[in-house]
Amino acid sequence: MLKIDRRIRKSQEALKKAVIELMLEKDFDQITIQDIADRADVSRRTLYLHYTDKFDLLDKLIEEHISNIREICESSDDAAGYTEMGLVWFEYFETHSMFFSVLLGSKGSVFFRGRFLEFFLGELEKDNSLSGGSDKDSANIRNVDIQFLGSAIVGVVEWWFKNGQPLPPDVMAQRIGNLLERNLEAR
Amino acid sequence: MLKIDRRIRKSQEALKKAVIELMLEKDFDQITIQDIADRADVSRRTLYLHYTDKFDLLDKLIEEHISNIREICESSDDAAGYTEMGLVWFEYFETHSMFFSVLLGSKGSVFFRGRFLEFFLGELEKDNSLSGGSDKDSANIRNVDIQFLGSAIVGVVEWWFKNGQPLPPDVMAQRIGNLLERNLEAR
DNA sequence: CTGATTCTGTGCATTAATTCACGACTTCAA
DNA sequence: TTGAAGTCGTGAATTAATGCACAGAATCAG
Repeated sequence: MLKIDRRIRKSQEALKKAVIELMLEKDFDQITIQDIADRADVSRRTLYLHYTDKFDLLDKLIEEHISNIREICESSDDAAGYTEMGLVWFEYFETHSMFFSVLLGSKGSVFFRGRFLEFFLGELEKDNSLSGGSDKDSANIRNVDIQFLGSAIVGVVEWWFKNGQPLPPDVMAQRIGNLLERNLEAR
Repeated sequence: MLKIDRRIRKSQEALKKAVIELMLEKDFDQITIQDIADRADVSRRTLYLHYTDKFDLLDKLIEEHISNIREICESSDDAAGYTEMGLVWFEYFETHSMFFSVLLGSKGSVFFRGRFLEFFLGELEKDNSLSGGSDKDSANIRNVDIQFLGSAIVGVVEWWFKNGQPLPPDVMAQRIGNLLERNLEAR
């Protein structure tokens, strides 16, 4: 854990917060660099010290969240069931609900949705409950299953945010846990 | 209106916010420079760039508020009645209620209370309804009246904050306005 | 009292952020 | 089509903030 300069952390956090807030108000295309800098209360020049453009800023923000979720998964990996795993997911989603609401709800969300799905596919890859044979056909069948479950999870998360998080994280985790167990262990 | 460097404004605002927050939690004596810097998320060194010590920080914060109120008074001075004047006061108090709650509520408030009273005495000095003669006796009588009304106002504001602002600003302004009119014009 | 610990105020070298200015590019209305 | 206004990305000089280290003062427990 290397120590990061306070100023860098504050500038980046302000910029990340700013872009999310602005995406809540208007389309990503409509947001200018100046908008972001103003909202972050930071010089326009400072943004360029950290990011090449607004796309880079959004990319890095997305990668950071994906990376956080991955770390959370790995740290709470000790023989945790699917329900427990789902709980840490949904708790993370809730903590950063502004980010996920914006990026799963708005029009420009296509890129993030893909990145999000990709993450879950990677997690499912690791799951040994889904180990088919090593021949070509059974490998593809395994891929079908992975795509099936990954899309299902992403779809549920999207639904959750688009409907204003109508159920608490623990209930969501319980239900997702049940659904995953049914599909992963009964084979 | 000279432009102040963004970094200076942010550092000072963070430090001022921090010291108020901390005074809500513990006695001013118990607060260390490190506490303030940590809460403000700023280097300890930065505090010394702007203030000589924590007392200086608190002093400047107090002076700033007094100065703000004075400016507000002057700008809305155009033939405004006592009720109108009281309204801008109480609206300001409400906007900065954390500051006033802390500094009129805590033990270490003695200094601020004095400074606050001093301000109102100055405002009352300006009031021509309170113009006695120029001889020694009537000047002293005038001072009695000023002390009387100044203490009354401060007392009411103290009461308002110690009781969690039980009445809205406009009601407070109305009542204070009535009381001042009764005492200032009926002579 | 005494030793340990924390807090304070400061010097110093380094790094980040800011302001300002500039030319190129885009947008959009006249 | 042209001109005005806004945006972008960058260079350069300046200023503010940081991290670190240190010595002296204050605080506190044994």
